[in-house]
Amino acid sequence: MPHELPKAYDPSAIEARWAEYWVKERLFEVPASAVGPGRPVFCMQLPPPNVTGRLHMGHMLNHTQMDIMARWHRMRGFASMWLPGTDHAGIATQMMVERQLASEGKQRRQMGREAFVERVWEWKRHYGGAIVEQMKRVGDSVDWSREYFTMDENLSRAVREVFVRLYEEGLIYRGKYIVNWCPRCMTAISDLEVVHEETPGKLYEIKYPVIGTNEFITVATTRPETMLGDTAVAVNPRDGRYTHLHGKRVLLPLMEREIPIILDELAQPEFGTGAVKVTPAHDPNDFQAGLRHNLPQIDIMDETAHMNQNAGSYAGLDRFEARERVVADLQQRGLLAGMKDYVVPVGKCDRSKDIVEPRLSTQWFMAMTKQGKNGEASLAARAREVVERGEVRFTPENYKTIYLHWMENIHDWCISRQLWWGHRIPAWYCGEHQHITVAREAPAKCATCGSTSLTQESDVLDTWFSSGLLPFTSLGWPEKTRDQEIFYPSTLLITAYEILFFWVARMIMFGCHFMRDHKQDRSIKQAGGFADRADDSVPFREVYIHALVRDAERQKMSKTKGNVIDPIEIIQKYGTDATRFTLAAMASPGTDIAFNPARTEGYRAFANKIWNAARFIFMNMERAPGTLPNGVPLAAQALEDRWILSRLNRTAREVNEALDAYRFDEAAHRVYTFFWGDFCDWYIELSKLRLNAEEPEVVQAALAVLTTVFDGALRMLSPFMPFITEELWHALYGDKPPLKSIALAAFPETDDERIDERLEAEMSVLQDLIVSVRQIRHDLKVEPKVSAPIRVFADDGVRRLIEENREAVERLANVSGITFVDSELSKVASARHTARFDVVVEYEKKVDTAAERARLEKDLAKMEAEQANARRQLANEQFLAKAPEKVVEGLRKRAAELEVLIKKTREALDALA
RNA sequence: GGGCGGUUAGCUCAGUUGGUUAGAGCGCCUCCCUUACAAGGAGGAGGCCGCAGGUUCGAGUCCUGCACUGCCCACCA
Repeated sequence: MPHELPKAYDPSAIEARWAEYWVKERLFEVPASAVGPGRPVFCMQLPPPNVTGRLHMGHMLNHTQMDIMARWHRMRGFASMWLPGTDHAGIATQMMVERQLASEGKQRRQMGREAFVERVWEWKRHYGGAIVEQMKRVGDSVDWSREYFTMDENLSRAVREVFVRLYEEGLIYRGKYIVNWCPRCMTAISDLEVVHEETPGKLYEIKYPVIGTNEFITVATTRPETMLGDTAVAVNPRDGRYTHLHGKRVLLPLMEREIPIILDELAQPEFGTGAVKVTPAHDPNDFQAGLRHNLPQIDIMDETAHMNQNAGSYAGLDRFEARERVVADLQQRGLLAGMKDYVVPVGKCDRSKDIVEPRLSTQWFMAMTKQGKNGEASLAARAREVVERGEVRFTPENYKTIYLHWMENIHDWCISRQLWWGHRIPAWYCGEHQHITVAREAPAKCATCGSTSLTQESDVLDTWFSSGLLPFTSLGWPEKTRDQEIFYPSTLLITAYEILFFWVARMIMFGCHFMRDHKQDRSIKQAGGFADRADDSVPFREVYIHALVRDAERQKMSKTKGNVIDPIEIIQKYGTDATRFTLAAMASPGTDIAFNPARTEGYRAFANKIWNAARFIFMNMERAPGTLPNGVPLAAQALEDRWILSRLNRTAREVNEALDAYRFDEAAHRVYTFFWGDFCDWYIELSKLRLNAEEPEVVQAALAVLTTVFDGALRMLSPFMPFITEELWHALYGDKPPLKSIALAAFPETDDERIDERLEAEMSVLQDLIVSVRQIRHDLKVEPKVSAPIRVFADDGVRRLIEENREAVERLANVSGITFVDSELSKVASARHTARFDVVVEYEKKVDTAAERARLEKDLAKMEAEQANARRQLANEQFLAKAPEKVVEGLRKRAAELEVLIKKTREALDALA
């Protein structure tokens, strides 16, 4: 027996309890042994959140979509494995702990590396679980038994394995190049971590005196302070203006250093004066030019972007102070030829927002476009090819182009970071010669010279290096495990566009490389099939890129703008289910989500609607003890029973189709309109007729269908709203449910036999009649408490239908008796006519003639316009010849309908006069 | 500099391969506390589908141009 429910639904009263229950009962764990030929597999990798993270709206959307997918597949009989973990997030975590230290007046350098790293671990143990707890709270149905942390010992070992192998294959190398340097984070960062911004600045023109002449050569720069490190001036060999200066030297102002004029394509004649200063240690293009001409590289800055001894009298100045001083000094010497406003593209560090300094430094790189030793395709080429071939598919499709374009223009990846928190690079240098030994574990002696005095590389790896490996390292790699045979490649990855290159692209590169000989166990069916995809090295078959969640004004959420919406607050206010439903319903592909809490409020109302439907059903179950939703026979049910079953099956089919196409919005919309519209507005209202009957068997029969449909509706809603459906499903079975959780129950089957087009058409005639009567009553201002008789004209079929459902019409339209007449009712004021029936409400009150006339005239105008259009088309031979039969037939039918309706409307207008 | 997307009701968005009457939620107006639900019920108003051309029997949907708008990528001074 269901228990008594409070009148209003209070999510906070039930959610935490179920969240805990799901974890405690280990309902979503999928050991390899639970998978077999009879149990198809669906698998997803969670984009691991940073351990420092807190759940934000982006996560909430991502997790909602993944959870819907995981739960939907699970309920359809798949071994649905969603693999969770957290990321150690190198810079983010290190900075967070450093801030904490600063508040204690401590610094990491004073502590030393070992103590600092220990301190970070301590932090991780204390606070690192916050986001995991949040995931549990929002009901993510992940397999917690498989939870990883990217710095777990086994994952760290896998990282070293990968590094050593790639190094041995020549795909990882160490070298001195210009890298993106963040002076605030004091580490190199990758191209991807640099955000480009166009900033108003100045273009300075500086005169360099040409030695042995009275001439000056003028160069243009946006960064005058770097001139202190110039080692040449370049002009284009084709540039006639400078032919006479070929081979000459200039005296670098302020530094009074002689530097050559070189001929190089670096200088473009069209730009500025056509001459360009060359600073090999501070600009990537100049660096390349420097190599071509064997120029010295003079590094004038330290790691904090302050000038060093190489900058002469400017040493010690910050780079921007130095700029001002250099410009002032040049001006004083009369060497500043010009200074104009200029839009400068500056690169900023993604994390610290400090301006990135191109800096010459020795770093570790991963080769993206280099072929293997035996001529194998490069990492980038393989990663491109599998996407081109459709082995990995993107939704929305346009991300394929974006991905390919990026892959085609990729540069080598700087993977070393000057941090302490992270996977330390497994390379050792010998004290004597600085030979490099790369090894899985600390070597005893130098591989080259045998020296035993070894120091490990102090740099750690870019965080994305280890997360790029997760698709296989989280499944036990480098050991060959059963897990890999079953779950690699995973079925689907749902993630944000933001990390398409950071993470998705890298996973594809690593996967295709390290899993190239992998074979998935094809005796186990995979969700989606993928029979056409033969390549099992890819990390996943499908990638769904979700939208960006913005605020209600479509602004990107950011801490600085202060417009961040905290999902936890929304959840506390409206409940998790309503929050999830909002995000699902708004997730239409290709558009960002403007998150508006007003929408969530609406879905809280929806949850309340479900709750109250349950209260109604439970109340009636108490009158017929022992009733359980045991399914109902197909035949021998009332019209509305067969109708609602048809609608349920149709809706289940539509939801399946929508989710198959990742149309979360469509799916959510379908279940919403089914539950609120079909089930509550119509079916429950109709069922009251029989529920109020005297005969127990009538009540029983009605209740059987009602509970069965409700049970199905709950199961269909469950992936979207797991909490309320769990609560009500348990209650429906008197807290003795057939399974531990609705999450383990079956998603409603799509039974085409129960989809009955004719029945639905008949029902819609009844619905039309009921709505028409309600309209008339409203127009006539009939008191709501007064029921009034109606007169109906209809053909025999419709008439019989109405007669058979007389009570339904009477109840839902507040009618006190139906009289059938044998002639059209068009001449009666206030009558409504449709193609299937005319109806009049008998009521003594006067019709508002003016309003009625206005309404009829408006209808008439609209119909006449439509009729004119239909006639024109039907008279057009081209149309008749070329349009499909279905369309022509439909238009003919409509035209006939219009003719009748227009005639009736005209007569009604005449009658009014 | 390259690329991608958006423009449909007051607001936020749907609208499948072109096909008969362009939809939803919120908001708005009218009526109703009818014993599941006022977080509710019933009824209603509201749209030259950004602009201009073109293709087609037929265009919100395809093509071209324009306008506005957003995003991403980019080692050129």
